[in-house]
Amino acid sequence: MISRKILERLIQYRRSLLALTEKETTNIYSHELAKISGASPVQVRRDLMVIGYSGSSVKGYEVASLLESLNDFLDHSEKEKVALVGVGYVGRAILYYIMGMHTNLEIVALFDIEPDKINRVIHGCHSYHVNELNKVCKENNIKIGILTVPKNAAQSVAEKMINTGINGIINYAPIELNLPPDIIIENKDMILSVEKVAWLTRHTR
Amino acid sequence: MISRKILERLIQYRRSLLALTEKETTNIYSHELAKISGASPVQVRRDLMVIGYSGSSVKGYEVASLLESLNDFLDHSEKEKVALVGVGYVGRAILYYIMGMHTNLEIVALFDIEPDKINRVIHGCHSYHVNELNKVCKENNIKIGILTVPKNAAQSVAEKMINTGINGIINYAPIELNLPPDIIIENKDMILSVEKVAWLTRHTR
DNA sequence: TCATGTGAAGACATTCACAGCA
DNA sequence: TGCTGTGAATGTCTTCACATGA
Repeated sequence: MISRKILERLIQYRRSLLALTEKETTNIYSHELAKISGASPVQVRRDLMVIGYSGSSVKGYEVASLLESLNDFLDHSEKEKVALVGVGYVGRAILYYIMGMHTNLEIVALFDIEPDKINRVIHGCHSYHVNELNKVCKENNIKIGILTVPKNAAQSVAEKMINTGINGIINYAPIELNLPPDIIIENKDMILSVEKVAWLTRHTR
Repeated sequence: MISRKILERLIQYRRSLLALTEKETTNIYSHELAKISGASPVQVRRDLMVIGYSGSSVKGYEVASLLESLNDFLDHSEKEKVALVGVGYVGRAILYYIMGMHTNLEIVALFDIEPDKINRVIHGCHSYHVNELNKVCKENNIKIGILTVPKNAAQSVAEKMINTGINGIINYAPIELNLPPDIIIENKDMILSVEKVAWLTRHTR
């Protein structure tokens, strides 16, 4: 099994390369890819070893074929269906980002409990009441959910999500979810990062 | 210097404990604090060693005094002034989160370039044109900036930010910023996390 | 007995340094 | 010469295991 860190970088490389194809760059050296991806050249080379891709010492890596290898490894052929629960600012932000980028992600349905946020179409995506979560997720075989509800609803909604068969949750609520260990959880605390950076700027140099 | 990981957990402990004070819990064991903070018991004990806090083997840690030690270490007495550049969904989400939580963060000013988003008061916070970034940040001695502008504006706005004296940036644009090494950068890519979780759910077990 | 504090080990990640290649 | 690929070294994080204490 590959580590989360390497996985993260591989996804980042893919994205960097995708941007390059528009500029018609055909070849790239490890130090260049490193620069635009926020990694070190050695990291790039080691990461590409992991997916079994080899470059040439003269021309570095071929953008097109490397991209293909990355797409293969990251299964970028099949669309990944995603449910988004909580149609607030964060939810909408993610929705718009995903719509505006080349990803294999597809937000299939939105959920909320506020009357004025359900049974609507937002950016091409239909919103349902949370009560329909189970039905819609099972029908569409959705395995990934993004949780952008208020803190005090997060735990119970998360439980509802995994009852539908969802086994990966991206959690934006600033609270630790208590779920079975086989569920993949990624916590994205928006405030904690700011506090962290604030501390670091005060205590660096 | 303390590591980012430990720092992150310390902030998390502080938050967990704060929630406990409302329930009038006075003592807590490392395994309990670990559970509600998403860490392991040993991590808790080691992290608290770092800040020089000691508990008792009978009653564990005293919530109140531990909280005090954490506040001390994390400088939670002084407010940290923050600028938020980009009044879109992400920006508003962060603004609302910060207003609704007990933090030492204070968003002092908002910036954008859209006419309908400037010279307004949003959730008690005034919004300015980005042209005023330098003036406002210097006047208020702002050192931290949250960057929530579209991808293609991110690099140039980030440069403007550091010219004002800001030396810590939380970047939500899905692009690697190219800034001097003494600037603290925290990248918060909202899409990458989803791609990562999607891959992990497909390849786990 | 049960929890803390911590040396030591283990696991993981990054970087160094250089062989090999065109 | 300047790059890739990689063994070895280093650094960092986590966990183990247990002495200590009430």
